Amino acid sequence: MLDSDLQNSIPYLIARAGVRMAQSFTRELRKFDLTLTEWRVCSTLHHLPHQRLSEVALNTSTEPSTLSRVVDGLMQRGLLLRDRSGDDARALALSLTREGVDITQRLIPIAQLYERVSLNGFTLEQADQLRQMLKLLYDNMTPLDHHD
Amino acid sequence: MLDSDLQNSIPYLIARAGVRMAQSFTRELRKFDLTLTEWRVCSTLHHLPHQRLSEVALNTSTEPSTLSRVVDGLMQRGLLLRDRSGDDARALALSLTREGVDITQRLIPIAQLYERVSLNGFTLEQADQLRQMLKLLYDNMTPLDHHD
DNA sequence: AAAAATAATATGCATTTGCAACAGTTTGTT
DNA sequence: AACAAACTGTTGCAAATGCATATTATTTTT
Repeated sequence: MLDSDLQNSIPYLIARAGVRMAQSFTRELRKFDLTLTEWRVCSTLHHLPHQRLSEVALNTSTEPSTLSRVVDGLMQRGLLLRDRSGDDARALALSLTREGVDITQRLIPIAQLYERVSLNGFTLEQADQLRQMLKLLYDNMTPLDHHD
Repeated sequence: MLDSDLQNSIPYLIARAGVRMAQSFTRELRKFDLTLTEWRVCSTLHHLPHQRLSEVALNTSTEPSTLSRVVDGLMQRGLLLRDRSGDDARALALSLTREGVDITQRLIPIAQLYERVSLNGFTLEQADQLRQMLKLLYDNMTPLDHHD
């Protein structure tokens, strides 16, 4: 009884879906010589440029230390610009280069394909409900996100 | 437009929710000196003993090579039994030891807490819908799960 | 204005992971 | 029976990650 709950539990089902999605898309990204984390970074910077490292860390659920190295790699490959921010000389201002924008835009249709395939059999309402639920769920986890 | 889609896309939202959940629960597991992967292994074997390695791999979305080592570690810690299956001398028959069952059962209430917290604000129907959606979504990804 | 406290990012190190290549076992074919 | 093909799990190796700690820059305190 407790048993079957585990296999039906939300954490389990989310992890399972997330891992499978991540693994599949990671293979896609190999053709572009990109890591999933690198793709997330490009994706969020395409959405909103001039973020600082800590902001990107939050938006991509990645450790700052990991991110520091990922940013370094992307910069050396010419996909990213790393300037110091004007308002706070400690902070970075990260943006995509022209080339970074290009590769991101070439990947967007593929990401959309994955979205469509994953939502096969969903009505538009259901897809929207799922989005809302995932956002609520994410917010619900905030108090448990103890960095102590 | 394409932009905002990315931040609202299912792969993004699932990954985000999954990563946050995983990170939080991983911290919980540290008190038990367990990895998230190790917990998944214990969890599925608690649910259904005598699985072979490849079955556990499927049920936990873990690479067989990774799993081989994880199983090895759990075995050396006395949480797992690794016998050869009778019918097929290649296959393993994995099960939890008494101690493995114990630690799993001590973790179940914590997993349930995470479940409850993550579903805060959901009706029972919504929670069930979410479960169904996550299962469908997982199945939808099967064709994209190309191991070539 | 110097010293202490805080903040943002970087780095050292150990662990985890995935891919590729491998060894042993079974199945199917001739 | 013997060989080939497919399957099951393991190991070598390199890349990615997280935690703890260091480094550099800024703010606050005295």
